Amino acid sequence: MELSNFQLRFYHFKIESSKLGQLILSLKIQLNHTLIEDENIQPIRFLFEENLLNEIQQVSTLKRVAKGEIMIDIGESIKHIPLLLEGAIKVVREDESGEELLLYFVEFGNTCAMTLNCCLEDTSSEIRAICESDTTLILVPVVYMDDWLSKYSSWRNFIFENYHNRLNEMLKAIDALTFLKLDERLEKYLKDKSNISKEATLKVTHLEIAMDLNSSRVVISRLLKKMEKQGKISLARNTIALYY
Amino acid sequence: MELSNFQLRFYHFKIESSKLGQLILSLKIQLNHTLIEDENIQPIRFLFEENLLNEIQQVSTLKRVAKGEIMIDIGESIKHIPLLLEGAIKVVREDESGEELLLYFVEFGNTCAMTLNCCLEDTSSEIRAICESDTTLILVPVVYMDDWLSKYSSWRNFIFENYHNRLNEMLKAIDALTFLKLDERLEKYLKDKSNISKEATLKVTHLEIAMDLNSSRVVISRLLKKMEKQGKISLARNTIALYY
DNA sequence: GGGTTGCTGTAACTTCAGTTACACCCAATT
DNA sequence: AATTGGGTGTAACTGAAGTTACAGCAACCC
Repeated sequence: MELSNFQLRFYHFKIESSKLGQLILSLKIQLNHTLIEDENIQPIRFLFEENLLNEIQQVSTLKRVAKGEIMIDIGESIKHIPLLLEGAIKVVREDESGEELLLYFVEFGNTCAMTLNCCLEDTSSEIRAICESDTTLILVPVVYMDDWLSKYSSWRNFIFENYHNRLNEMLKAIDALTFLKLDERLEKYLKDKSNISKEATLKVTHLEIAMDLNSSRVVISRLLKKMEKQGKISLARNTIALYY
Repeated sequence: MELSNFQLRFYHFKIESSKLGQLILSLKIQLNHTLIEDENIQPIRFLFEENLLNEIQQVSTLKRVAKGEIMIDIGESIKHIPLLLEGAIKVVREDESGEELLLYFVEFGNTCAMTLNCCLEDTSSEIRAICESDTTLILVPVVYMDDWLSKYSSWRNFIFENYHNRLNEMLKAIDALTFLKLDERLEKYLKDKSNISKEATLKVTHLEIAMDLNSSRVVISRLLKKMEKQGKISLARNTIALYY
């Protein structure tokens, strides 16, 4: 049997299609990766001891991700511990029917404990991580995790600090869901978002807010209008300005 | 100046009153404590390596707590890591105005990661832990935590496993709050409670349920009646029987 | 210019859950 | 036996939030 060039390629592709997921994943990880320069490591010097910093620099890669990109999606498996140098990451939960809820933001010097979970247990991600702003991070291969835990107390502290922070963020999320009404949650959301971006004027649509709060656009528009009438904010297309 | 015996005692007490909190706390910890026998450690043999089991046995104390007792309350500081041998613990969150919400249950072979948090960071408890049934637990003084983390990989696994479980429980709690209606949450609550107690018939009042779900008694009674009409449960005073 | 698309504002309606009020029942106590 | 208190059942009302529907407007593309 003879095959044309195109057919051959297609045939080959078909054989490999079972590995397609892995391929895409590894491509995704390779993409935008560079080695870590001394200057990259500077901002997190205060977190770790010298030896550990050297190890990190040797085994990890640097990655830049643009605002709005999905870093990790639900169901993906994770082989690297992300260490945030610059920017912010939004962590979102989704149910089967596609409804979303913002869980928390991850900021400078932190990692995502939900991700740590996946690394250690080798299960797939329960959450979606989206870049809230342009982001730079260090990716540490998960194999070093356990070794460093026994070797470096600064690493232990870092990991536990992060678990601690994440549990507290989750607790805050539960508090908000349980004890706050939607208008209060909305105010909190706007303040949080403004703190993260360090801007008093947010570039965001009502629909985006509704999705983060697992509400509907109409309801959010209604509440925002009420807040505007109360003089708390001012509204324009794609824009919300906060008055403190 | 001369003081009567009584006055002397009272005077002494006054001087010491600043330490009253500590005193009460340490009394509380001492209460019901006994040394750990070999048989006590048996059920958790599978969790830790031999050397660690020996250390645990030497430095820890055994405690029994009766059903309904509050083990840890909000604002208390914690100096011991609890390790559950028997029974179950209910972990509850409360806001300023006294409204409650059940977060999750802790079962055999686990510890409470929220408590770990407090130990490590030396902050006061964010949650209340109530015994769901008669409970036996081992109390490990928190000072050993860090040492064991570097020495024993089984301890590391145990701690991370627990953080993992707690984060997942919190995630489940958030899912329920966000994506389920009250009737679904109620059904889930009854099933969970039945699983924990291993009984198909629950001894519980509507008011208790309402508090755990941060709802009101009337609403819960309404929904339970609906479930009874649907043939899912049967109701009697202080009693709910589940049909599977 | 005309058409399309996405963002916002508003009205009318529905539904779920919380609130108030009251009646009844059971069990324990006096 | 009478009283008390906690637990349960029900009705009527209220309010918060979700839904549907539609209109106006800005930005962009042919």
